[in-house]
Amino acid sequence: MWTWSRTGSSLVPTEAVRNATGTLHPFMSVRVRYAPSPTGSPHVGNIRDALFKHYFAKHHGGVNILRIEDTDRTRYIPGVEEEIVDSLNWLGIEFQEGFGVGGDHGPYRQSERKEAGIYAREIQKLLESGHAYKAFDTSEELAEMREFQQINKQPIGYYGGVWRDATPAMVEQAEREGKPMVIRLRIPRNDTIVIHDAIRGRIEWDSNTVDDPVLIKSDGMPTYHFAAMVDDHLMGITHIMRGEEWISSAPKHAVLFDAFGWERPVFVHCPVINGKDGKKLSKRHGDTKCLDYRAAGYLPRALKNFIALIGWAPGGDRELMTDAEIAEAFDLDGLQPAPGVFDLEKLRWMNGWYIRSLELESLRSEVAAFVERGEWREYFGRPTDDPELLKKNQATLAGLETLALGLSGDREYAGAAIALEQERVATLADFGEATAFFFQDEPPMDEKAVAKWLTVPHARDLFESLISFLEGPAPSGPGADGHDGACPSRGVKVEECEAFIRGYGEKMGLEKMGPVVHPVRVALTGKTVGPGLFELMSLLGPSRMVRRLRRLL
RNA sequence: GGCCCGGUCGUCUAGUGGUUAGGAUGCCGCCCUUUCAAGGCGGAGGUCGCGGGUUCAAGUCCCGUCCGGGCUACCA
Repeated sequence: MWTWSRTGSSLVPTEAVRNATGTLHPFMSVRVRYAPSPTGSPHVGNIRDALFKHYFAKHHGGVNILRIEDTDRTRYIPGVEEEIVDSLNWLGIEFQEGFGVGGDHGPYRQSERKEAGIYAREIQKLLESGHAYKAFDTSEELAEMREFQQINKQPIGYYGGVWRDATPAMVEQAEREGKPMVIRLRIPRNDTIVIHDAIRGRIEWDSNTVDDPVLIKSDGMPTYHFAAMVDDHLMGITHIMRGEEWISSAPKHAVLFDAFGWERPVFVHCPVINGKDGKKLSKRHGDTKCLDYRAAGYLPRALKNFIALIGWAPGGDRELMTDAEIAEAFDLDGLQPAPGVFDLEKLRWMNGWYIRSLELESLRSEVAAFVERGEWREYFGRPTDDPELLKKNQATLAGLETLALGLSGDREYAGAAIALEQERVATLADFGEATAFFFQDEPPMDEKAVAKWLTVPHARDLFESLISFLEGPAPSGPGADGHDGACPSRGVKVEECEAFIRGYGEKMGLEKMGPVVHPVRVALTGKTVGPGLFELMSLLGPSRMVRRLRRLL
């Protein structure tokens, strides 16, 4: 049966409706909220939370709300709000309402809501109905209580010391004495508290194992328990989606909704993302900050696609999906109960796939934007204890500096170099090292490569022939890309390079071109790996090639 | 200690009583090829945490157990 109740300015379905499947009546608009607290830059776990809500709201044509939960003054870090917005914008996570967007349920920052008297007004209702009570315990008393419970192997927590059942006279006296005071929620005793989680189904607690949570702190600020639930109700939130670490607080929140006489939203406790060791994601597991992935050269669409697939699956074999496809497929039934592990290797593969799928023009602008943003300087320049990683980072850094220089010079040439390496990179940062040789007058030579291919008997003759071919009459005018720094009038086409190499091989009576191709590649690039030789030669152009060949003679 | 959640290849996962337990990544091999990639093909990798049931039949249902994780703040 579909019945409705009006709460605030939003329609909320009744308990019976929501408990059944966690799905909503088609007329009911989904409203979810992403509510970070500005205590640190968003990490991948936070952002995954935001992403799920983004897709869920999008799937149902609902509303995603951004709310800042800054009720903990001691942990507030200035500037983090900007990083939150930056992260969200980078990934293209949209909000139809909230902080920085506006809407009818503001303000959307909890400290401002506190100033507006919202929590004071709401707590008054609970005090009057007897669902909340004032407690004057000192922190020393509370510590003592816990110690006692510990020793006596009792459940630890505030189950109502003297204050839960204090007489009005006691309370009055404590207030007169100006004792520090908190307001706690009165959890009913000898009862069973049941919630219906959309992923796990029914979860129940003996109410005697649920302690009385603080609702208002002694500094007058609301706790998360209070502020988040009050705001969720006032903002008409239909689904409380959050990490599974909140399950143990859920009975408190359920009781709070009941105490107000409010309809309970659907609880959706999403699986979290863990590190390789199965523990909460932390610095030990590598990069946790969302924006680190931008600095490291990952594409937002790859990160989104990858992260969406941890803890959620569309069913079947689909993996590579566009944003629209994910939104289309995203629903509660695809959510997994078990936590997932962040696998960087798979992210790298997926990022490479998205880089390869980029049109040439977007590829060039993505790389240029990445290089110009310059976040990689700080990222790859970070100190590390791992000597191998340090070496890798330094190489990446050097390559990127070279690319940056190249990009600031002949942009078209740089763009062509980037295009030639598209298939060989996993991240945007990889383009630095991959394309460096295009911009270096004398690219560093790999020792092994030199030992193997520059010592062949025909090397000298090969290079001399190449030089005379390049300095000889132009077979066809400007090269493939019309570029040749020193001799703008003369380039070489890809086919001409191929013809020369093959011709030389045939002269030697070779079947396979390896003995010709490899020495030339090493001479020109210093490496044994890279793009197709003929393409690379054409791009380099005669004068660059001649210069590089001459130094070897 | 108490309460709660979880458990399918290393990792992400498909799977809702009958499948040779499928896909992806990573790893190995082959093909393609001027190298490296990419791509194509193939392989190794799972006693579905374990033990009991229920059933003709269990990864799928029930019970127990083990292991892992979370919470146990005037933090979120």
